[in-house]
Amino acid sequence: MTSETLGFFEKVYEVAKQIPYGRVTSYGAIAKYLGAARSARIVGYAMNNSHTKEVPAHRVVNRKGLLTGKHHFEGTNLMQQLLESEGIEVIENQIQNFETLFWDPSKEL
DNA sequence: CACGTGACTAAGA
DNA sequence: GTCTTAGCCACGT
Repeated sequence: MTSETLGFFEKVYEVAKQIPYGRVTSYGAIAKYLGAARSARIVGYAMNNSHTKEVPAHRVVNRKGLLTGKHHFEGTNLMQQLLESEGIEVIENQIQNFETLFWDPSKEL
């Protein structure tokens, strides 16, 4: 792929799009897969523009399985609703059974 | 070119 | 166990 012409953001989007249905991952996991484990913040930063792409940003949460970015979605509970519609149990902005639903691109991809 | 920003993470108190 | 601090780095201005 012409990934070298793509910025870091584009790479993040490519990975995020590959997140399986009903699964979730963390910013750090994506960053690690991209070879920039210390750029977890940049991944989150990229998701800030994810609204311009067809990226399932609701499947990307922080390392604790907390929906830290829900405020960036429309409304107040859209992110949680999207996750629940995929069979993911979310309580108080926190994903239940996070370890089980966790999808590590470095291992699965 | 330099500064500020942030949807993170790990470590310390 | 919860809160605070510091390090981190790509991107926009």
